[in-house]
Amino acid sequence: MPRKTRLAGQPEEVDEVPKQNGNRIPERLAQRLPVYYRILLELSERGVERASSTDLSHRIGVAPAQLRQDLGYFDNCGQQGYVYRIDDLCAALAEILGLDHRYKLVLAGAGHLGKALVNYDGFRRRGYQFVAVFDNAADVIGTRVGVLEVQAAATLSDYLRSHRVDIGVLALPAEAAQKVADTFVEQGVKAIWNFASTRLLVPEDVLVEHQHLSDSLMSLAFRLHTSRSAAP
Amino acid sequence: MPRKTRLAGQPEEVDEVPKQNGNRIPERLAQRLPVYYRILLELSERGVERASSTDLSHRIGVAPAQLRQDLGYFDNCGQQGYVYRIDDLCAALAEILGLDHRYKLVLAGAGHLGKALVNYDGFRRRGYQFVAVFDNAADVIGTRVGVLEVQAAATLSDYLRSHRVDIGVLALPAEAAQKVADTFVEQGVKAIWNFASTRLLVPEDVLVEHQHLSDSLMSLAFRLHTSRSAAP
DNA sequence: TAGATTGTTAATCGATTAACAATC
DNA sequence: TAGATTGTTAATCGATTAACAATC
Repeated sequence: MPRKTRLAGQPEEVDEVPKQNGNRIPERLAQRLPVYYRILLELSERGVERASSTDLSHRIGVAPAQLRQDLGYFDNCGQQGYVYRIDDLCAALAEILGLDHRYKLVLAGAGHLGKALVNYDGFRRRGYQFVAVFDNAADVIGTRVGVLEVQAAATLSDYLRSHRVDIGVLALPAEAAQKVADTFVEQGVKAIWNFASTRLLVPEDVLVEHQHLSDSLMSLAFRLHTSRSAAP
Repeated sequence: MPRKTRLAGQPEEVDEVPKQNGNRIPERLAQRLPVYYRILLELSERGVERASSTDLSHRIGVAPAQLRQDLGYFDNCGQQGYVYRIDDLCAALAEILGLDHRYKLVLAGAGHLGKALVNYDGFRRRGYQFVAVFDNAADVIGTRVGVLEVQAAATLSDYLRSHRVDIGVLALPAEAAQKVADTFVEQGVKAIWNFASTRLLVPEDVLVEHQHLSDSLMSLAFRLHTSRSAAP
């Protein structure tokens, strides 16, 4: 293969460049992928068939070079010389994101936020299904959240032993979060979506996605505060 | 002004190094500050008086060098040679984050999520107060969310003209988000907390904090998916 | 083919980490 | 003082952007 520029020195042969998806996906890219998918799906539904990286990048809000670089991590995303085909990209991203899978979620904490999560239709449509809800307040246990009956927190461990669960969702006070997280981890749940305002200590093969609403709001207020002190 | 790096033996006097907070705060630091504050406040309440950067960094989950670097952006955070004093740090961070201010929030979208946000006590305790709620569904207008009565979305603009509002909160379907955001912007609101799954186009002096729950969950599921395909 | 677009390498930019002088 | 710790500069690392060869 003619590959490579290979200036002065390094006479060595680069015998293979497999490119396959063993390449590490940057953290930031993992966050952009859902956005890519959302916008591409929208275009597809509107019947758009093709779009250039420049066009797409405007709609998505990233630089054209970044879009091309990002898609370069995966196979079946575009072909050199041709403009991108929307449906192909959608299919490739659905595959990459694992959207053909059904993920089973268990909610811990049946407060306002927890109820909002279970009742949000968008999740089920994308294959994320809440299969059980737990809480430790006596007056909440036995009530319904959507179609699910709230179960006693003390029985979470038993439940997990007899049901496959993909993602544990923590929507409860910070004080209780670590303990419940431990239960999820002990029973083999490998992903936790955490809305409690606290850091969780988990083994490194367990994934945690933090969604700290208070921190997010404080960060916004901070930026507002500094922009006001600076500008006017 | 004299500024400048001026290499080649720097015989010149550095007559002043104002250090003052004109330095640009990195985006990522703005996100870490609420975490710093939360943990420091907790330590303060537990009566801890002093802690080293190493100790703090373990509790917070950042590198010691990063903590020192971050605090170096601000005044009154520690003194060379001394260990950090928790109360001083708390006070400095409260000042930096603008926590002595009261922020007035208006919610657009009185669905499950919107209700959860208004009903969450933690916000009010930190000085973030919801002062009005709007929705456009006839059967929701006039109902109560906490102590607030839901008002007709059509009257949002009028409301904003006669009340100072710091932050607009969007908890409504993506299709409606841009229009409501435009209303906020037109009436001078400079910060938007956006839970709708859509990008918002706003003037560059308007701050937007996105909180895309679906994207967050998809990103987590994606990482779970890839870690499963890779490892076992 | 000529023009246009992607894929991919190299350059730039920004953020994190390491190192160490200044300080107590 | 000696030991320990911060503040701050320099080095490293990673992510974004630019450039251009490969391709249609």
